[in-house]
Amino acid sequence: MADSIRRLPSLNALRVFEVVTRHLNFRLAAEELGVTQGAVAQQVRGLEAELGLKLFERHPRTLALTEAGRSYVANIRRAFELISEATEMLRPEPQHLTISVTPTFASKWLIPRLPDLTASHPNIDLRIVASDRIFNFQTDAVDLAVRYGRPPFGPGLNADLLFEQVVVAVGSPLLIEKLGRLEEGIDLMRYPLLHDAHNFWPQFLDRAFPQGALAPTKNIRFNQTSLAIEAAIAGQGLALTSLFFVEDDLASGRLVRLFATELRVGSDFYIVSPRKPRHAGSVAAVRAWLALAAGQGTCATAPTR
Amino acid sequence: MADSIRRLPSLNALRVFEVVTRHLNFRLAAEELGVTQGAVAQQVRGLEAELGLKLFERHPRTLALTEAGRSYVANIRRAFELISEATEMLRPEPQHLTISVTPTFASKWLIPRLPDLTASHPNIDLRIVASDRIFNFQTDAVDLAVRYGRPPFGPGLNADLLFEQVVVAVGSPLLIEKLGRLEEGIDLMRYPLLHDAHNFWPQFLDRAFPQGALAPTKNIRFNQTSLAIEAAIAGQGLALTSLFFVEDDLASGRLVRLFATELRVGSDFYIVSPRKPRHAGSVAAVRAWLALAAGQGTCATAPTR
DNA sequence: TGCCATGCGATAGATTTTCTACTGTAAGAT
DNA sequence: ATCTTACAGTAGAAAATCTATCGCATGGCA
Repeated sequence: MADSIRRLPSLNALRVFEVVTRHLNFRLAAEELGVTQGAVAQQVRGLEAELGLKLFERHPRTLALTEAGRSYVANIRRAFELISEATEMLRPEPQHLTISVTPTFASKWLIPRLPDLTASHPNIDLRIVASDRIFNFQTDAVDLAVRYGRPPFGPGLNADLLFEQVVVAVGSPLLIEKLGRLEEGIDLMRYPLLHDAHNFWPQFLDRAFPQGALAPTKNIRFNQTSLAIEAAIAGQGLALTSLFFVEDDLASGRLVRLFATELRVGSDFYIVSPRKPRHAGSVAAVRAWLALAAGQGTCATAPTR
Repeated sequence: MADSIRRLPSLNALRVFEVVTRHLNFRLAAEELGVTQGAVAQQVRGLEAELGLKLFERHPRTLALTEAGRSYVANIRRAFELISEATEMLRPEPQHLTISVTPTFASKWLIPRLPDLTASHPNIDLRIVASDRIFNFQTDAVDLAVRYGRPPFGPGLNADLLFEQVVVAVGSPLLIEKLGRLEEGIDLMRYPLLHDAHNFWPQFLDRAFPQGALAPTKNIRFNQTSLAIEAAIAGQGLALTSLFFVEDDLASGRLVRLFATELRVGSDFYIVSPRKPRHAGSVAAVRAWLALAAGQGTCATAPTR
């Protein structure tokens, strides 16, 4: 048995062979497989050499199966069908998972990365609830949440740090070019400030300009951080936001940081889920995906009591 | 169908998985597969990630199959058995090949290397005819011969030089230590000479001692060179033989060369086979093996007419 | 309790396999 | 004669696989 298994030909070549027998044309087989004709020719040639016999007769503009190739592929096809069917039987039914997040987290971080999440977990049907309201795991049927704050988040809940909130000031490079660089507190008078519900500006400015800064003359207020960020990108003013939410915008140059100043206020973003989740598999999978996508690999576990 | 086939998991990982299920131990599976434990762990981990489920429970010092893994491997094993059996059915029947050689070539060169030949060509059933008689390719059903002589060997035959005969004198280091070194022709009187059917000694001594050597007082005669070689190894005297036949004995120290003198008599060893062999594949394969094993890689072709 | 053995996890780098882009050849079609 | 189709073959690039090593957890033994 072990000997029998060990003498398997190249399985990759067998796979190519089976596809070619259906098309009797290397170019079409290559298209199905998503490789070049040369790669297909190479694999078939290698298999013929390995087996020591010809599987195809090469005719001008077409291929014909040899008798050996014909009898062989019947069994090879059956084997691959077995594998395919066995693999299909492993796939569980689509699992549902409801995830509650803040609107800013949804729009600035999760949704841009959603294709990766759905590709990684095609069998998980996601429902994303993006609201400032705190949803209840039991009554609102939420399986997983990304919460802003500090642990503990409630009894019977696990909370792992997703990312630390580091508040920074950002603005559009076009706006800075138009209104000039910010070097001193007085320069702030030239800029509108974009406010969200956090109201971190006073504390931030105290830190950025310890010797004092003049209060800006123009302020625009939003109820969500993501709206302030979009306005900053549109050149409407300067916004304060968590560094994590604007990594993409900073990388692409839509936004630049104004100061090196960073503000930490002791509240961060956590992955929160019940100790005994209804859908343990998908919850664990999405937790892991979140952690990985946030760049941490392993979550620091904060026990909640 | 095409979609079904295209969604195959990594076939290499499946192969590793199947082996691990038989051992429930990565190290033992690695041994069977001829790779490291790390490679096995990597493949299994990749498969579990690809399938999105655990195939094994890891316990200290052992593995257990999950229920999913158990049901999966039954089908996977069947698929691989299908492939293996289909591949076996492709292999032609063992091919027969009769090779005619001299007894000395058989015993001093071919038989020590036989394991390598059979391992390289497990589907060739060898019949080795070792005799001083010249066998006929047609009437004696010989497919291949290693002949001593010079071309041409007959009509309708191909002959390629296998190795040149370089006659040297050899003896056992123990005998030399006992009877003293040979510096002059007179020293020969102390040694018995071992003779074979070639009777090269007179010519060899003329070349080794142009000023003359005294005839030894003791001579032992054999009808085959290999017997003379064995007697030399046993310390019965000095033998003349082709350098090619005693390479192994010289390397191991069972024999040493007495003089730097070498005699070439214009007859060498050739691979000889019919132009139209009955078993062209196996004849070509063994010819190639002989040439490679003799260290030439490519044979110098001597046309026979 | 300390030490050793066993056995999987993980990773950076090495090696092998697979693939690509390209050229060549042969045949068919116009 | 020219163009199209289709496989053959190859050098080099890219991807997959493997290796050697270290780490961690557990069990066994003196």
